Amino acid sequence: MSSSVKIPSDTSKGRIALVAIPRRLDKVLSYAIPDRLIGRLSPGMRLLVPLGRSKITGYLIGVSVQDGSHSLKEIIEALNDTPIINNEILELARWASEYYMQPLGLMIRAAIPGGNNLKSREYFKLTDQGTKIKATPNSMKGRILSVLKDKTGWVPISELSKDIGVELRENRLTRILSNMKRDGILDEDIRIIGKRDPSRKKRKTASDIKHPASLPSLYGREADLVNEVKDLINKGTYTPYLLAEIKKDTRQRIYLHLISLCIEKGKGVLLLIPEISPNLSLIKTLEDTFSGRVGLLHSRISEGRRFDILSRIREGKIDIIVGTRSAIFAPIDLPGMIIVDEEDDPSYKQDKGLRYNAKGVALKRGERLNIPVILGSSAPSVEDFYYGMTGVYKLRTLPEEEGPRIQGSKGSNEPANPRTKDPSTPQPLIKIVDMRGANGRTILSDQLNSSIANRISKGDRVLLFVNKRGFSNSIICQDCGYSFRCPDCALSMTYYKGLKRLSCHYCNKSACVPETCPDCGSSRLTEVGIGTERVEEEVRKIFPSAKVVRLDKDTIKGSRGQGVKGSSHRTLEPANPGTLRKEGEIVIGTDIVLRSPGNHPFALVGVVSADTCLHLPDFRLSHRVYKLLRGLIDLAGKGEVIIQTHNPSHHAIEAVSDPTNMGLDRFYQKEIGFRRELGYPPFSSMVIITLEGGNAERCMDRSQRLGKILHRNLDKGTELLGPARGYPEILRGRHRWQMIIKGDRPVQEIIRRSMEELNTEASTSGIRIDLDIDP
DNA sequence: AGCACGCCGACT
DNA sequence: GTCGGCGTGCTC
Repeated sequence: MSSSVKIPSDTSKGRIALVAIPRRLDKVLSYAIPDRLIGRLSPGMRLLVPLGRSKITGYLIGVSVQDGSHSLKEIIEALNDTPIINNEILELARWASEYYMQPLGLMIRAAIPGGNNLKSREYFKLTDQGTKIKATPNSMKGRILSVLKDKTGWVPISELSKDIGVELRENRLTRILSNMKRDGILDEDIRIIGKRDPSRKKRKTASDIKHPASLPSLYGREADLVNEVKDLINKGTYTPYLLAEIKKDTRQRIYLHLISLCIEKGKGVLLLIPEISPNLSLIKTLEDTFSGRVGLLHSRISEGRRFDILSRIREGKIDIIVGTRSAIFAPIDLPGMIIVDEEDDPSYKQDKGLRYNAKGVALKRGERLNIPVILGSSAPSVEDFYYGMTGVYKLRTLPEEEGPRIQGSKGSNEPANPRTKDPSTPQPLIKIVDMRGANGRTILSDQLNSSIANRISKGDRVLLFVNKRGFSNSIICQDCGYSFRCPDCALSMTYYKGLKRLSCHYCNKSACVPETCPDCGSSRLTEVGIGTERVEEEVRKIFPSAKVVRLDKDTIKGSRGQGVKGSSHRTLEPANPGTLRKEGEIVIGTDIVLRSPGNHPFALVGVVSADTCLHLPDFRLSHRVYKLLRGLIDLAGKGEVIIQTHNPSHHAIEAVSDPTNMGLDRFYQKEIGFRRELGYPPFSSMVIITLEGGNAERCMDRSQRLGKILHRNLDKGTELLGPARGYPEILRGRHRWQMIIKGDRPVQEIIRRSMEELNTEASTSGIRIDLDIDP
């Protein structure tokens, strides 16, 4: 059915459509434009095009005159009569695709929330000739014939395969079907399934809108900062700002004012946040303040809803977009400013799926649109802090003392008053406990133990932080050292004592715990490492009457769901403040504690383990530990913090106990020094190349070849590390090899060339090459 | 990522 | 011969 048309050489201009396909395909494909669509296509439209045997949605990126004597397939239809994305977004996606070296079609698909819902399904029926044919009854062909003879009309392939009793995607079935079609025995029809235009639900209209809440008051230098940015918004100047050392409440107050300024000027705003659930109150405030104009975009918003938001953006009804990563591509008209809150959060750069950095895209978009880009964080990324210090970004800080601890009541329009400043800035007492001397089986040090006892006897709340869920990191055999590893991932499996199971946190595979060592038969199996379950067990043993709550991914119902509606996150507020006070409570949690809304201060925060992964190969780990500890210290309010560690001299841990602003300057000075020494970002631009494949030798061979080619092609000022085994070495049954390029300038072009060279030298089929630019 | 095509070994 | 598995390369 695929209509191959030969375009005559005298065809008038613009008869070929350049279409980006949402597949791992580096090329842009050309399609013939049928007469009925000539003059009706513009870039950014979704097109239904044939690809191989199926039909899929592609994105028109341009029109060209005939390029060769290629025989092209024809566009089947245009899926909308207007472009689904505008030129600005198309160009931005194109930039991102090139910079991050990701396929353009996938980038565009990521940029368009929803609207990728078209799939095709094959239907078959016998031709007249086919009804007469005879075949050996038991052969595949015979079975297909007899099934189809009993049916009338088109039969979907799913039904066909079920009646025959073969797997839907089995090779031989499709093979024989296409042979039969070629021989004229069968007719095939490929139909589109999936809804085209999701029905539009009725939305709030202007009359439903509540009276907007007024803006919160600004304090001290906050107002100066707002005025400064206001000028830039008015003038329309690309200026990256780094708002560092500014607490969340204060940042949000500033954002609200800036957003309001944009709206007054008839400009829109993009506000990126790393995750929805910890920001529910911000979203609520925005909706109350700018009712009806706020659109929320994130991965769990339903297709229909997204489609709706997009059309309301297009109609100009929504001009404030709050969203996660992919919201950076939201097609608002005339944005006046982009805000990336918690700019150091790794989720802007998540490592699965399409690799692009939303913060990088935000800066690029701001540059193109000539608008300020605000990066906000309480403890910014080391790179951005350095850029701030060196003037690449405008660094603005509002150290805590200047902000009020208690936010002014909503709607109070009192002017900024320096006297509202709270004299008693919280200064928790921080103690570092060196665990190196302790018995390996010690979970809670004496100091932590006695502090817990002290606090709960007073009815206070205690938080014990553990960075691993489960009971223990792994189980090993004391006699032969055998450790239980995931069969697919070359990593130890986490032990769950309650469930009596082992689970791989990388691929979710789980297994029973054997009684004896499968290697030597010994029954002396022992747990290694500390997880939340184990701490819980220990705490219940030592404090049998205390109320103990465990809070990690395993205890949160529907932990995968982070939707705004019906979010199942437990908050950390005491269920019943009046009565609970007496008893005290011990909360044992992972970093989920920091991401849950509604935290109330704990009298004691005990960090049971925070540094157990400091040896992992990630140059940003120190920052992560530092940030984590800061967050935990904040949870202690004026209380007490006890940090147990095996690395007491690590700069992240040393710094955090510094009374002046948790050693922020000290940490960054030191960390920037390390980065400079080792040539890590911001002193280089970095690319991580990972080769992954089921075949170990092949994977090693190809990565070594690529390493050699890169080595040859890279010039002075760049450095190639590796290839070396990845971490983990094997993931989901695929062997992994890795190399890192550190360079003083972008190396995308060299990588592209080198990969082409590799392809001419040896086949890379069965190997996935994953490029991570600016990881 | 699909999916077809080609090669090969086994079955009958 | 026909079936089925696997590796390789292409998709306008």
